[in-house]
Amino acid sequence: MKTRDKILLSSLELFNERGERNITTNHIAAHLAISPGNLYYHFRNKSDIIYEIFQEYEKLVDYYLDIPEDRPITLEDMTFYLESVFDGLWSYRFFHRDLEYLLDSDPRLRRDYRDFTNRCLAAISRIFGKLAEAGIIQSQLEELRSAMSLNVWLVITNWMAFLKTAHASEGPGSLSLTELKQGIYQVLTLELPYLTAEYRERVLVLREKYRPTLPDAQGEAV
Amino acid sequence: MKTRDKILLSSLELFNERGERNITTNHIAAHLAISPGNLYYHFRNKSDIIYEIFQEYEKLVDYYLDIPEDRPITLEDMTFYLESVFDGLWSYRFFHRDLEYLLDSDPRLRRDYRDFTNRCLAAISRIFGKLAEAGIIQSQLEELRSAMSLNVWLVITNWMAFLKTAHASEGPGSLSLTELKQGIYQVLTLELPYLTAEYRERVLVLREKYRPTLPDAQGEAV
DNA sequence: ATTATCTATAGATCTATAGATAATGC
DNA sequence: ATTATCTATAGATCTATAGATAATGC
Repeated sequence: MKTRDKILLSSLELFNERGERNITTNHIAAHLAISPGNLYYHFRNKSDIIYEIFQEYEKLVDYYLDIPEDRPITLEDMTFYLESVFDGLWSYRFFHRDLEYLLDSDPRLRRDYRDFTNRCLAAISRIFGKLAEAGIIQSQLEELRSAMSLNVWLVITNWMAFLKTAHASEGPGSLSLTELKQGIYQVLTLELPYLTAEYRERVLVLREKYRPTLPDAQGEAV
Repeated sequence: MKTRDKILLSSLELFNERGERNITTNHIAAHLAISPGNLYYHFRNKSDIIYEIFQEYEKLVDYYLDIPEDRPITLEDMTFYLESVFDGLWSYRFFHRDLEYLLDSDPRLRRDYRDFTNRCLAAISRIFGKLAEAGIIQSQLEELRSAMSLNVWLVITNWMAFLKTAHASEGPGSLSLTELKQGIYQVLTLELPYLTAEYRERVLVLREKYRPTLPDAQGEAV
């Protein structure tokens, strides 16, 4: 593997594990046992590394959220979309953690990320539209559908931060992909009131599979 | 005003405007025209400043979310809770931006914030309970109510990040309290399907007041 | 006497580059 | 010849403290 690719891979790994803020170009070079000078031969700075990693992330999610135009959507499709989006969030989990800082530091990234968000929102909205066509959820007015899509997006992108901040244990590796996917339970909760009678039971069963197993945060509340 | 309090106030101001990550103890001292040595006379380090600011924030929100036990809740109460929570988020808006890093750097803060989250979730859940008692929303099973409360929390705490990342303009001061409060529109969207027939119209009117005025992000999508 | 403040600075990073050297590809 | 890599380092911060001095409160 080329050094350039190794730098991208190690950076992603270190960012995910210890947070982008805690990882400098020195750390990345040291982790690869190359000189800092060598790293700077391949990348102008840390921002450029992050920008390339974001482009991978973007490509991955765009690929996942490619909604078929030629056939109706199924419950299995919806499950796949949800699973995939959380897989993507997991693989690039450093990204949302420091999102605002990253966008402030790189105008290209800000522009691209804004477009990315809009594509994701449009995809979610299209999924809702097709779920309605398939008779899985009730059909909604355009206006409600986009407000709902936005709520789905907010829940999805904030779920990991919730897990990392609301749980007792800290330290790296304290979060698992399984826990992350319990966010699907929360997303399906949003859909519950809109399900058709025909599909309600099936979705409730599906949702049950993602029910958080850990002691529920609220159980410990005052 | 005592120097100690000035440090807290200036720190909050600088953190909010430029982000905690971009503000060092040197910046704070310079902004107050005091020496760094003087700042360190009053606080052991930046973490201690942040911890005290968090305690103010916590106290403010706890005060806002004090739910009356002796009387039914009204729509006006609910509006007040929503407005207040967004006021709090606004005044201490630096906090959620770097939340994960802050909690990683200070175990006290992690513990306190976790408890704070749980108290907020419990308060939201209690509000739902009282809204049902007042005949504003339908009564829900405990399990659904806590999943819904969590979704409300996720939407509230992520709304600002969405605004700051999905909008075109960056730079400080590009976000206003009015825009932030449009998050209330999103929260009320979550409640829509559960409203009683009697109250539906009134809540729709209320919600309309918070409808985002800016060009809708999705309108620009592919 | 105690509290508040300043000056000066040690020590720790981090970024990014210059310039030399090694490895590779025609 | 070109590409990849290393060594060494300048310059910019930042944190936190020591030690001196000024201001304040009995």
